[in-house]
Amino acid sequence: MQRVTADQVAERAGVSRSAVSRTFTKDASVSARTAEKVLKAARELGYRPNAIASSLASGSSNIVALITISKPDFRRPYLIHHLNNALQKMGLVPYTICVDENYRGAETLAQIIQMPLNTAIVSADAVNASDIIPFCIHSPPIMLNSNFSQDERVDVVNVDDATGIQQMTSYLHNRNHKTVWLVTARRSSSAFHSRSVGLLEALARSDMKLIDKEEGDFSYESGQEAFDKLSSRGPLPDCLFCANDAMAMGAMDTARFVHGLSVPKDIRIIGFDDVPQASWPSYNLPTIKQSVVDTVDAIMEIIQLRVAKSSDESRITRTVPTSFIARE
Amino acid sequence: MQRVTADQVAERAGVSRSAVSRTFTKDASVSARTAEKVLKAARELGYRPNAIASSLASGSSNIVALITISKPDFRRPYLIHHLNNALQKMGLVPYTICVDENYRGAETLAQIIQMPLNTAIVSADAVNASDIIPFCIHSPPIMLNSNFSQDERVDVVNVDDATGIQQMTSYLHNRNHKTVWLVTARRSSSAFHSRSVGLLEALARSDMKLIDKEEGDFSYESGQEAFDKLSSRGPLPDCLFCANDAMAMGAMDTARFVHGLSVPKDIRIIGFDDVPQASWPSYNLPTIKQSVVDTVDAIMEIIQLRVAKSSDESRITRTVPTSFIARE
DNA sequence: CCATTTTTTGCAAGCGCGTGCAAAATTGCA
DNA sequence: TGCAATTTTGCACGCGCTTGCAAAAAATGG
Repeated sequence: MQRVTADQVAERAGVSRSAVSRTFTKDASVSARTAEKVLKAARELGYRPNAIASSLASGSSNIVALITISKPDFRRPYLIHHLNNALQKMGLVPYTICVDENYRGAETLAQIIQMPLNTAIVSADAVNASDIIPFCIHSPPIMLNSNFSQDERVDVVNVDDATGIQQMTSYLHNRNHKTVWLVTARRSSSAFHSRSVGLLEALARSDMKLIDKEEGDFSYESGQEAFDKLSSRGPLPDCLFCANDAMAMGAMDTARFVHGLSVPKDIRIIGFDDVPQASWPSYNLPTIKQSVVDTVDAIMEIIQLRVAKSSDESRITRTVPTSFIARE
Repeated sequence: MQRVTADQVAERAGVSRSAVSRTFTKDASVSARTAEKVLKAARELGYRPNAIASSLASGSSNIVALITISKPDFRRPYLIHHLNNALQKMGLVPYTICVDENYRGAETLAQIIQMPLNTAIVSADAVNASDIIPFCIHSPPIMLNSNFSQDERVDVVNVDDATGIQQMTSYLHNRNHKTVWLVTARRSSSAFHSRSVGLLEALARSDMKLIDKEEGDFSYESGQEAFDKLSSRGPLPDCLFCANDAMAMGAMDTARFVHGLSVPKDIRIIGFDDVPQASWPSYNLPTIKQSVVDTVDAIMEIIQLRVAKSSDESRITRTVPTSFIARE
């Protein structure tokens, strides 16, 4: 434990404890001379302000909850990781909370979130804004990919899935592809709407036709199963679109190794996300890229806006782009 | 913010604030009748103890830092994730801290760790025990895979790499493999010793010979590069051992798609970790499995021991096993 | 039924720090 | 040099909770 307190530093520096507190507080009024004395004493004693006490005293909090779903590879890989780093760099304390299928609303979360939060970043469809809002004492929660109608009291970062999907269908159209299979996200997820429904709309605009579809759960295995089921029900289409890369890779492996098909000759399989593996030559998976970096940037921008201006501003929204990567 | 405090609950329940505190503290002395009154009032008011204040008052902390390296796929995938869940289930608050190449010792970490920790779980070779110990107020830090000589004041969870490697070399030996390439971990990492050096010892015990080696950094790309370099320098050996799966997959892809080789016919490539992708048919990668679950179990066991007994007990050590998975 | 033991309760003093306020020190300007 | 304006400083209270201690209540037993 860091047992050295501000009092000890104050004594050693020959100043009051307030002075110590002030030298460690941004834009507080301390003379350069005092600050120097304090800093010196602090260095000699190895003092570091105790964030817990500070938080309690000031009524603020630098803790940011990252609320995500349990299966890390089901959502965007590395999102949490990059967020973690970015928040830390801002002096905020990221605190990752995973909710799983057992998530039963506010109660569960309240059990886990035992501390006042600066804000929260929510990347879990199942979580309602109202479950989180009470804990965020500085800024409203930031909800990711919540294309559903949402509480007005939250900030939102959305992904413009539609553009990437449009690019993809144009590409397929130009290649003279006519028929499509689809492996969707879970019906309850926001990705179901933005990706699967988005695809249907895009198809409607071209002369391509959806032949059949299956619901997946974003896992590699569900991609495998989906391909099996789809191919047991009818002839091969020109292409298969999966709502994320993991399922696309599962489908591709099953197409190749179980059904002996050649990809993309016999069927073109397309994913969504552009995870690192998508570019590996074993898969060389065409996909719709959504940049984790863009998302993190958007989030950090919102946080900085909330820090700068008073938080009475109304909802802040950001949309990050997508683009189709053909991988010829 | 959760503005309802213990005082308000106390007033409503017609008891003292101590009573409220005690009903929310494990094995504190409260009568059932009082507890009930308090619980009722708390429910009605939506009260939840403020962990920050509690922590400050009790001088304890339920925060556990997970200190890991920056590149999430370089270390064991999902370790952090599983730890997160396990700790949360115990009522502890996991706090992930990534240190990267810029890590410059204690100062950096001290900047990040701004709060007293219950304990820390360190999965980053670069971090010294002495950088962490001062922050852990309840239990000593738990160092993972630190096969180096270590500070005696920490607990340790090691992986028994040697056994898996021994199994693998036996297998290769039985297959009549004689010659080996090696892609090591970074020389500075603990895995360099346990895996690469371990392999050398195992080879020495059989009649196999190390032909050539390259140093990698655990990334897929470094596996690709390593294979290129190795194959530019001499004839193909019977097999290639990589210090983790990611590099093995990189090597395999380059072997197949750049050098037109057939794996495992022309060369057998073996990894380490058993990540999910290793079992995907595109790779079907023989590997030495180390179970993340085993590691998490070992860690949680140590934590529980430290909670139960007084922490004056000397170093606790656990070793988790490995095993070779041939994937015929 | 009372004396004794055990359990429960409330009091009050902190935990380490932030911050409003008024006093002290410094500065500016005539 | 003298006085007002400004900055710096220290005091002291409080953030929401835990906990040792002593008093009150309940339980025990003869």
